[in-house]
Amino acid sequence: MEKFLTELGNAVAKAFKEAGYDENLGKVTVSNRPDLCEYQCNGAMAGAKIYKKAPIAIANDVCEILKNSEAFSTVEVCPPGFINLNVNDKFLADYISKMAEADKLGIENPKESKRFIIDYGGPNVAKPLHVGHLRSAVIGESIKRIIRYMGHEAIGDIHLGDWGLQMGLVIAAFKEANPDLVYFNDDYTGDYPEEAPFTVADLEEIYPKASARSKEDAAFKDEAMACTKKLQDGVRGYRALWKHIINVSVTDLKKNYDNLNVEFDLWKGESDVHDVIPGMVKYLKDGGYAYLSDGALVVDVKEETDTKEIPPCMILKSDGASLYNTTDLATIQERVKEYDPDGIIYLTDKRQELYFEQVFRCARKTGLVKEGTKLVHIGFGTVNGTDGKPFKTRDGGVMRLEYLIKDINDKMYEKISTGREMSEEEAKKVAKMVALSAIKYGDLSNQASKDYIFDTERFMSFEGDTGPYLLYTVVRIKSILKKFTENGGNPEECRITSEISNASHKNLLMKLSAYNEMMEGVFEELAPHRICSYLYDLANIFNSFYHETKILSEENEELKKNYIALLNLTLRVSKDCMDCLGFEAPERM
RNA sequence: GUGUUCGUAGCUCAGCUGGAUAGAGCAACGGCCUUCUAAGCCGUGGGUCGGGGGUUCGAAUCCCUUCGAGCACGCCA
Repeated sequence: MEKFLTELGNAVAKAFKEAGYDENLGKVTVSNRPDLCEYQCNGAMAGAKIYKKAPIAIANDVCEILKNSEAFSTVEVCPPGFINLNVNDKFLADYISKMAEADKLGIENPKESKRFIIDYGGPNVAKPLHVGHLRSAVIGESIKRIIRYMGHEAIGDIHLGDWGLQMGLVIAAFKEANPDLVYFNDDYTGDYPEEAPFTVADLEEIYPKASARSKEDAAFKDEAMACTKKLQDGVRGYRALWKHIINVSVTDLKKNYDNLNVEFDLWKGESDVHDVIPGMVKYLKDGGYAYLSDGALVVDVKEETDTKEIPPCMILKSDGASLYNTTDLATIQERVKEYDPDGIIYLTDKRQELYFEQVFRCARKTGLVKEGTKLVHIGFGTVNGTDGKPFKTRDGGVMRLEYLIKDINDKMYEKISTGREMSEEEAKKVAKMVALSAIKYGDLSNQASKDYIFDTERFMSFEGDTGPYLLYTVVRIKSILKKFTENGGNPEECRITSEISNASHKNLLMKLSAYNEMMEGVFEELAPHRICSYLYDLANIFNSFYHETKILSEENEELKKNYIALLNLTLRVSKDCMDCLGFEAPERM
């Protein structure tokens, strides 16, 4: 379905053309002066220079023709040359009516569906998730959903950190405490136990201790490195133990991501490309791309247009060991081979921007990806506490994501269960849904690239620009529709008519008419925060309408059905927005 | 040092790729519930868009400069 602004623009463009001007000047935008008009066109001012004519004269020429257009109820010229437009009620209502009937609320499927891999999450096994993992998960999940909603294919890959020294540290520490286990017996040839010899809780204790110790105890660090080497060389017992670590960890991670309504299609990790690294390195060498510099193998990625010095992309360390870059490049190669994606989107901390620029350039230059393949890095800012500094626990430690979520769930439960008639079970379920909206909306409503302040109290508030407020609005709509159904009506049979009863009614229609345009912009820019602001506007406009309009007690049956259809459409739009953000509204709250 | 992001109301943030009088929310103040969820709605006050220059009919937005903050800059991830 054509975008509403484009339809209006077409009418204006036609008038420009008929008046003898360039039709491209006829672009229409939503008015920034709602007190003067609903839509505006500024093309006359842009045209003044081209035609060496006063903008107001051009505007007047266009205006004369435009007055006959069925799209607008009034057309006015304002100095120095604004063309102020009010849309015709029927024209608007007809558009909304078509939108309600259209597939996917008027959003067209792309001519050709593209395939994207979204690399987000990025947790390390054996290490609990902390607040820093929140953004990657929440934003990545939203982007995945947006891409799918727009009719493309999105494959979410968690990209586990399951390979480096961290694994060696855990194994070394575990070995020291349990030296007699079969895993460490090199002569053992039988099967290894299926049950892991430790729990998540054990792992969570082992890792930080081992990590801290390695910084002081050189011998221990050497041992950890030896363990890493043995693991990477494929020593059976070490591999078996490592698999236990992965399994135990992944089970726990799944639970945590489930709580956030975040779901990955692939649970691949750095380890998955270990075996293909030598081949890739050889490819880079044979192609003449990689050379030795200070003992390390690097690929130059400088470009002439650079305003800054871009260091070469390092492929192997001077001791021949692989590093982050190596696994990422190998992962790109594998992804291309297995999925042939049109694009790969990475979500990490924005501090890795330069790093990804290097990797992307390297991948393009060396032909690891095809020419047109999009490689995008979405760098996000830091989650800060209310003091403006990186989020910490009271005692200054790293805040575990699990505790943070639990804390918000509990507080929300308390809020919901007081003064409301609801079973404990329902209250818990509702609290969880509302809490999730608070967390996700709090995060997503900020631009991804910016740091933001995680203010639990503010995010959980039912007032203002928050997730709970949006949920509340949707619940209101649901409640009315439910009553309508209970009284024998069927919302699905109600249709939008061309009657518009007041200004807030029209405002609501205008906001709804901008839906497909908004979503397309969100997809182009991969900017979920724009959905947030649209949704918030929509909720405000709806609430205004709601207060001005009696719906169920409306005596004119036809008008009432018109209202119900409008509510139903507002609900559908809100639901789809929320779904793209990754949360949903309960039936009541 | 080089590069990069940013600086908008007391606080937290928008500002759609240059338009008319810079917008929300919180906080403050004043109204609106026998009526579909008042967890709501309506209204008031609050700003030299860090400073200075420039381009333009027109700048928070583009360019330069300056001050201030964050971040990154070859063997970490």
